[in-house]
Amino acid sequence: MIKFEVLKKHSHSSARLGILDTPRGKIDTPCFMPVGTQATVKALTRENLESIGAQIILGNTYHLYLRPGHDLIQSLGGLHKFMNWTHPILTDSGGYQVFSMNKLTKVTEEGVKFKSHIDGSSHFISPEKAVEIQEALGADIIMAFDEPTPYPADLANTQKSLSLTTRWAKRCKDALQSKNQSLFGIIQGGMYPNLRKESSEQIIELDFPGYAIGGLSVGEEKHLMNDMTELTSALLPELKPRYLMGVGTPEDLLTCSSMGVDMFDCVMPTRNARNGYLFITGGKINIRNSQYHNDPKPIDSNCSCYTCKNYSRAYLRHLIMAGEILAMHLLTLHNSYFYQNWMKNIRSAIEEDVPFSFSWQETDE
RNA sequence: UCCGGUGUGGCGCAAUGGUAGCGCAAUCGGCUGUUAACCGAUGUGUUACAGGUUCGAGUCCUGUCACCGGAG
Repeated sequence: MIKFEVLKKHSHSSARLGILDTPRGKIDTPCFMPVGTQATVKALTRENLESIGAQIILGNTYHLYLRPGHDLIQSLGGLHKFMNWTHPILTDSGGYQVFSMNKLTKVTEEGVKFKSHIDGSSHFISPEKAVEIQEALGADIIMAFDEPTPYPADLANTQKSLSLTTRWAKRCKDALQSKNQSLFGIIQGGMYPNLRKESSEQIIELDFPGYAIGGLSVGEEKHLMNDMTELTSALLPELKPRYLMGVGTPEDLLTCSSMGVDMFDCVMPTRNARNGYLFITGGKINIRNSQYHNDPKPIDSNCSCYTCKNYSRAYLRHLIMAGEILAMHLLTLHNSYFYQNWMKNIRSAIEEDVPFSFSWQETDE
């Protein structure tokens, strides 16, 4: 099981500095967890992840169940051994895939029927099955099987999805047998403050070792996401970790850390890197743009990642334009480093109890 | 030199005589619990040149030039 300790509270915001202690290591919070859907953080090795300071990564139940299969991974010693990552892992339950691949799925009280995006074969995942798969994978933190509410959604549908998520959370908890895995509950409730409150009360009532805020960053306006996060975060138990699922930009991480969120994950640094979108101090650049074709500077002069210490924008642009596989690696390494460093700066400010003196906006250099 | 073939955006190619398009490249944009090295948008043309036939020619005819193949 995990232990969570709040070391320090920020007097300038609701942020807190914490340590999440898991069977496979400690995690400094607030933290960002790189996404490794298919038992790999795309384009990075274990050594890369360790070198940039990642203390925990994500895996995905849906993807690993379909390929290569949770049974296979279990027979090979579990997900950690399989992918040679000895530090903590959190697996998402597959609930998000029900939401994002809704054309292939059918939701009932019992669970979700879906067709594989790989070969079209039919499958069924229930809350019990999601727990069983995650137990086979062996992650340190596992997630309840939920139904993220789409945006926009009316009050009735949001209520329906919230209630189903609560019933499924209870079933997940009842199904859990493993003693060294911690199951987190997930709050839904869409963009309705009273439903967020209702969901929080129901999920907290079930008593999980950690709580996630789900169903955000699904296309809603930024102020809605912030309002829902702020409201929900404040309702969650003070001494349990709070995980905002799927968020976000560096700005989001700062804003939501200051609302008391402890854990984040997002595909943005990794996916965007592969597509040429690079995070730099205060903004971003698109390395594919022609203006960088002869630019001898590093991606970010303030960055001390391996890529920035060794390669120019001109070279990196050449690599990505030429479709070279090294581009994926070097650019992902930079963005992932940027995110880890960003969280480090957030933690330092809380530690020193000074206001957050840095910011990031999605603007070009 | 003769015979045959081909000349259409940067490149590779389409277009029963009826508004010249497609792929790639290029340029730009998007990406928030990864179906994503992905997706989308946008340029660029005296259709080799000069004539002719036709209501209308990338398309048919004549000539010139260029390139490719075969023969010598």
